[in-house]
Formats: sequence, structure tokens, C-alpha cells
Amino acid sequence: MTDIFTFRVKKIIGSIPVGKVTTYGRVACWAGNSKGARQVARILHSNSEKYSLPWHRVVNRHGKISSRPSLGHIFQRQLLEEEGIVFDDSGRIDYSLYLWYPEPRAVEGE
DNA sequence: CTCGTGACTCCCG
DNA sequence: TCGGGAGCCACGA
Repeated sequence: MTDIFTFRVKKIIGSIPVGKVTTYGRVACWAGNSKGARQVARILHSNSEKYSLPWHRVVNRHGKISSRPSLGHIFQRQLLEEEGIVFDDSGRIDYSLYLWYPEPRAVEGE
């Protein structure tokens, strides 16, 4: 199919284990489009509510929450802390501890 | 079909 | 460390 990108994004996000996080750019790359970071964010936003995807486990490349400075922003951080993820004083996540890499199988999985 | 938008990232400075 | 500018692409209207 042509929209495998969208499909993979949902597949990958849904594969993120509890207590782990990843970045939009990485997901985009694994999904087949290294430049589709924004689309990942958009797709995720569009689908998270309909498919219950763990969008909160996806942050930007700095390890910070990118959502607009609103309630969602706080909500996301709260969810992550609930899963054991710790933020430093700058509000960032320690990638050396929480960064997650998907399994090729999960990406190809169809 | 076209157009506008955006939960990103890279590249300077 | 932080901010502005440009690029990229999917999706809804």
C-alpha cells in the first residue's frame, strides 16, 4: 500500500514499551521517511485519540516535550513520570536511560 | 485537485 | 544554551 508510512508510525508507536521514549525523527526514519518527523507528530496526534497510541512516549530530539505549552504538555510529562521516567532540572529526559530502539521485526511487521 | 497548517529537525550565529 | 529561518511531508477543508 502507499501509506505504509502512516501505518508504520502507528505500529512503531504502539510498540514502545512502558518506561521508554523515542523521538519523532527516529520513528520517521524507521517508518521509511527520515524527513517526516513532523508527519509523525501530526499522524500521532491524529491517531492517538482514535487508536489510543502512547504519544506521550515520543519527544523531540532534545529529549524534551514539544507539545504546545498547554495542558497537554503537563499531562505528557505526568504520564511519563508515572511510568518511571525522570526529568532533569531542564525538563529533559535522560536518553542514556530511557531512549528506546524498535525491533526491525516490529517495523516490518505487517 | 489546491492550500494552509503543524506535538519536528537541521543549520547557523 | 537558545532562537530564528528553511526544508519536508501528510492530512483536513
